[in-house]
Amino acid sequence: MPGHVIRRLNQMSTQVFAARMQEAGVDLTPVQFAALDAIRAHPGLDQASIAARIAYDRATIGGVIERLLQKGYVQRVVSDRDRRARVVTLTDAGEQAYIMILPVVDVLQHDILSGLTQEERRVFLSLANKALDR
Amino acid sequence: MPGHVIRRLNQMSTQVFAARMQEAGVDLTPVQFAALDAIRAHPGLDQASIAARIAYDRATIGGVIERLLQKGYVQRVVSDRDRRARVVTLTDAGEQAYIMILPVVDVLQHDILSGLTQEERRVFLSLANKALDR
DNA sequence: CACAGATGATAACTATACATATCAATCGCA
DNA sequence: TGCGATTGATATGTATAGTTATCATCTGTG
Repeated sequence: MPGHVIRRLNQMSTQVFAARMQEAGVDLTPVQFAALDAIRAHPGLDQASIAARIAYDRATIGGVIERLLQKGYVQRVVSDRDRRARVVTLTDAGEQAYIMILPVVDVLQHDILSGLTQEERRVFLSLANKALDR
Repeated sequence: MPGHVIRRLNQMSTQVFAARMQEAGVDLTPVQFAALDAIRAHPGLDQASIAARIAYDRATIGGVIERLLQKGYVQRVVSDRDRRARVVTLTDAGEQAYIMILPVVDVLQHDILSGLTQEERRVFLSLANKALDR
């Protein structure tokens, strides 16, 4: 059952992420890191654009950014061009946290598929991406 | 990034499930169906055993079964052998709903990986299962 | 330029998902 | 057999994840 297998992969992936972050003494969830990464790559993006970029719901991202804000990792300012929009950028603390965590995340991303060989991992990711193109 | 790809697959899988259930006029989430399936296959199992069988947290399953109870699909009775445990079984309505939904779920499970060929799907599931064995 | 419709954000609500704490009941071992 | 450890379930709290409704603001068309 594809759905069940995918759910369990996601569950495992989330747990690996949480465990490694805890070991590293960092309080960040997978979604929070994805958002941090997107904000860093595209500073000054509004929340809706960040959500679209990492394939999340706008309403969900609102809460995620709220928590990043509380941790002091990002700033949220009303946009000059559109007063409905809130423009988000990394703070110095956010930048430092990102730099510190990045190597941990890189290792962890590899370890999620540690049951597979290099070649199998490549095939798996290739097929997963193909399935997602739908 | 494996974690991100897996998350998006899960997201897609969940959305396909929700859409098909809605089309079929049924109010069941993926987790609720998984629980219904497990309860049907193993009638009289307690909640903790159900949770273990489909790889969920005990606390989560409590809520899931609570919702199945409200929909009239399952019954929950205190066990004869262990008064801490609640034994769960399908009601007639639950059995009928299961029979009705099963073909829809079968089609849907196939469609989740509709971007892949038969052979690719086989390889993908094989690799996913191998990764999960870890 | 007015205004209908679109868009950004938030709020409220439902449903996972898991950790932790608590309570009740059972079990195992000394 | 007594009691500490374990186990089943629930409650509480946090974090996603998405829907729908609402409000503020913007934009395009007439």
